[in-house]
Amino acid sequence: MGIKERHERDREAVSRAILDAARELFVAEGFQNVSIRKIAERIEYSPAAIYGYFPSKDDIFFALAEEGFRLLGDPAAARQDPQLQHAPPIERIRAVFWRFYEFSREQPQYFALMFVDRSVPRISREYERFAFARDLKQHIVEELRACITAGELPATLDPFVAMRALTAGLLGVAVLRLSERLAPGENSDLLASDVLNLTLAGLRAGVTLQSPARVDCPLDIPAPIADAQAS
Amino acid sequence: MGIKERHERDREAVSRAILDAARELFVAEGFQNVSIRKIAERIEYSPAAIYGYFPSKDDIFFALAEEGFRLLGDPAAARQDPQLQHAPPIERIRAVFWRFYEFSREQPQYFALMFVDRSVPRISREYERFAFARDLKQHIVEELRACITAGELPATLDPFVAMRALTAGLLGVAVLRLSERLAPGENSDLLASDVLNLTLAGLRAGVTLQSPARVDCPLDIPAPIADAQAS
DNA sequence: TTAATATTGTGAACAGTGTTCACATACTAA
DNA sequence: TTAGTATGTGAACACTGTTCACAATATTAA
Repeated sequence: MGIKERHERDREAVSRAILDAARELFVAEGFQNVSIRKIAERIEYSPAAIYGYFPSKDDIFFALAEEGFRLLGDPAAARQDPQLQHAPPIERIRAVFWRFYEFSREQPQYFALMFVDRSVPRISREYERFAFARDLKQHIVEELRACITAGELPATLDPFVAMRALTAGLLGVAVLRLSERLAPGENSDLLASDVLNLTLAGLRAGVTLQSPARVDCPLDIPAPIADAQAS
Repeated sequence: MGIKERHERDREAVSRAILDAARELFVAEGFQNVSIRKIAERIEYSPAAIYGYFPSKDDIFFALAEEGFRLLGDPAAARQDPQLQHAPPIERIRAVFWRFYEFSREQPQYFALMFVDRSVPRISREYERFAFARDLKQHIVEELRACITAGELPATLDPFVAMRALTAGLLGVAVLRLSERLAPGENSDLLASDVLNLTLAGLRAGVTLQSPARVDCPLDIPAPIADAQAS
């Protein structure tokens, strides 16, 4: 009965080769500029063969996005081991969001497709289905809750809103950098650090926030926003 | 000698028709999904005719981006007239950045191509050449300087860094909304308001920032970031 | 061992893309 | 009337993502 297993291994190997080739080509030339024919050529298969493994070019993208969340999540978990284990909760929050920004530098392609891109519609639609994305969000909210109970952030603060605010700030810096909207002299690392400190200071200041707490991960799928489809 | 002028008017009219058709199609179907053939069909010209007015599809995009800055800038200037004229400087800052966020809702396509998109390489490269972008930045820095002299923001604050921090925060919220990364129950308007208040509170708190002040709009063109080309 | 049966990869093609170019047509200036 | 100059066109080039009938191969059943 080893034949079936060998078959599965072979399929897995070809599938892996497609993903590796696609990732390397995406990183080197960008998603839009990589054709199925180029991927096929690199793995020395015919273009049609790829459709035996992935239903469309978007699904290759999709599989890579899942890998991206794995890449972002794993080192974040590994980072809990060293001295940061017993660091004050606020420092762990700082580390988590700094890691988020660093990831946008180290893996700009993964970052773009995970958090910015709208060019692959299905990713936007099924975003909440990414288990890794949910887990990451949940983890950060827990850490923020720890900050509140430790007295490092005001008790009136909604940890979910705090998470979103920090995400928005660093996402903004990452987008400014990735879309090359910063002037030549500007240092995005310093800006990211400033935004992180600034937002944390704002959170500590105890400003009255409007965003209501929300139950995480509802079951109903949202309707697509009609006017938000461009470029 | 009215013939030459009529010629110019005719050219202008066709050029306008191309831009109008392109804008409407981009808004309705997205830049990627709009072909030169579709634009040509709508204005009842041959696809090749368009190349007599714009050297490439990217340049149509480019022309629309310039219009976008005009759209964003003009109402901001007009808003200075009413009661906001004599409002405290900090309220004018709030209005400017709220307008920035509102623009991302009202004109998601323009916003995306102006501040997010990397799919049209030349825009990133020539970004600093947009006079409107420069003027807008300059205007905001001046308003922030007014806040500092009015004592509403600490004197130690670099207005340029403050501008970037506010931009990053609201850009982040806009991207979260536009890329549909928010869960169904979340209200991006409230989040934007929170981020705005939070960042202003952070700025008031007088956190020591690292980003150095920089001379605006240097003359040398930056080298393209090699690894930042995707999707 | 032989015959029937899935798997799997292929070449060719379809419908679409951005772009180019020789050519015809229409208008202007001499 | 003629020469010259814009300007729009049809056809084509080199691509794209995707589909499909077909062939080759490997597995199973007789």
